[in-house]
Amino acid sequence: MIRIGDFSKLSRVPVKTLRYYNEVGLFQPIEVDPATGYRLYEYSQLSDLNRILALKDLGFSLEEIGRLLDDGLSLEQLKGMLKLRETEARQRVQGEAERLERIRTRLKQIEQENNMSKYDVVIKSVEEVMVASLRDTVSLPSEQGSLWRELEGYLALNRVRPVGTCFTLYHDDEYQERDWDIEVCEPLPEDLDESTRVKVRTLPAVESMACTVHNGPFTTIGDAYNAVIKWINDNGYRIVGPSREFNLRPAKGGSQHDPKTVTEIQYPIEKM
Amino acid sequence: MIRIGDFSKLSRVPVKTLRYYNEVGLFQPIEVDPATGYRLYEYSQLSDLNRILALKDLGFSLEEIGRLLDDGLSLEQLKGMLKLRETEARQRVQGEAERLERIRTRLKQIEQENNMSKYDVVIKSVEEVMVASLRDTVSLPSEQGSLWRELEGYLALNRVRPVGTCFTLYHDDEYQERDWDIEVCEPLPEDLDESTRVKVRTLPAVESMACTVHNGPFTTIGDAYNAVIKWINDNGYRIVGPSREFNLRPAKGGSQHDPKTVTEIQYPIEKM
DNA sequence: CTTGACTCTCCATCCACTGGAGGGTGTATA
DNA sequence: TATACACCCTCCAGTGGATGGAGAGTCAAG
Repeated sequence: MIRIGDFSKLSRVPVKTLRYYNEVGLFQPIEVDPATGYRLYEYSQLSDLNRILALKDLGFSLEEIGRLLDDGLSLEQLKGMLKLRETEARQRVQGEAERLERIRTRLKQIEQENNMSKYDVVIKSVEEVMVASLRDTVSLPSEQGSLWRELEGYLALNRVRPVGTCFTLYHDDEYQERDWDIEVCEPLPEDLDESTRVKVRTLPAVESMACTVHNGPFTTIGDAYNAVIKWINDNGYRIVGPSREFNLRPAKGGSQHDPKTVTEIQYPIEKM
Repeated sequence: MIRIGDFSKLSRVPVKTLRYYNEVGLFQPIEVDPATGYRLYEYSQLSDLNRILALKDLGFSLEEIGRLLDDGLSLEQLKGMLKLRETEARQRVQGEAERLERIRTRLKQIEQENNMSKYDVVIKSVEEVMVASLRDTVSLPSEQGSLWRELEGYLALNRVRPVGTCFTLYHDDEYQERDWDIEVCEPLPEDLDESTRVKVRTLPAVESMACTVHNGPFTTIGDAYNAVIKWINDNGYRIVGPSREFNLRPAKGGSQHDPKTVTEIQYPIEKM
């Protein structure tokens, strides 16, 4: 029988941790001296502790390990739990690899341009959303006002109060000189009859949206688009659908040249 | 100006988190209503929050982000910090990938053998250690008793009290029928004169040791060796030096057939 | 005036330890 | 025998980055 310090040296597990495992009931010393409270271990317990460390390495929490060792659980159960861990670990590997790439991209960007971009791109997921929408071709994005007036008119007629932030979908893959295929969308709280021009549809949820926010008038919004598209390419992603443009400020009808305009741009992306 | 709930929806950051960021001084609402305490945000703050989220994604802690945003720090400093993050991220990717492989190996093992191995292998690092050692060829490992007696005799003669657990190095790469090249080692607290037979040397620290513990007499220790060697191969590692065998129990001179014998086996390994 | 959604503060909880204070124990040396 | 010093004990607090809940106040629609 040996004391905690020696057992700690042999197992290379800190004394504090051994005491903690004792406290939470995961791993008990074979004996506790009733007079001094000293914990006494047996050499043969080393393999028990090794089992705990091995399970911990496989991704189990201390509580799971405790249950796992107490209930002599079936191999099938163990297999199921391991499969779960495997999925988790696989996702972590992928997530960490992508994060690493983002760090490297950022480093490269700083080295090349010698400054930090005005635009920070973040990946977010968005839920599905039911919208009333109106799709048409306009000569320029700035000419979408009439589409908005038409859509709002129809909604007012049907006594629907929209919910959430309205946005524009840009269906063209590339920059256009003219004739933009755009779709103005207004989120709906409930279903609604369609008209020949106004459609109701549910945009599916999107796992990964590359998002950025543009502060300033529409005239300079191209910078934001360039930044997010560059980011997407640099980080090894691919655009997999139409972009969304949320006009957050000012409220509908405000001037497009208001310098306090705030616009969010979202691109659905996938890892290449 | 919008309230916290709306700002939360726009930014897809939970209300609780926004309040928490406020509390820790990372991200303040533009105004707090003095009467109600309601936090009020501006749309234009979205890009500030995005910067925080982007930095968080790059691996910075909230505290670092706070300092980073407050002190307009130089690009050089930022680059240095990012390089650190990069190293960290790379190590995490590698570590997680290895863990994933260990999980998969374990799953495969369970499927093939339909039970859990008696031996749990864990990877540990060991520090460098100065030892007095005696290397020789013996017909069988069980015949190393004479080497131990010779080594202990020399140490006693020089009035050195050994410190730590003594162990045996096995220098052969493969299983031998006879003529084992082994080295018995006794850790030293301080330097010591050598003799023609007894050498003093410092074993370097080893990053990764595959360790397992065998409970039972020496006659069955082969099982433990087989288990750890199989584990090393299955998990894509490679043996990069002599194995160490620690006789933990009984104390020197005990019977090799004592069923309560406890032995630790260590193999220095590297990822292939 | 009521309902229900929203907001506030304050406190507790999570995980797996880690650090430290304050006090007792065991052993080798002066 | 005294003392130094390593070792051990318990108890409490803290880590990071939130998250959950209680209890109370606020606001807008019907």
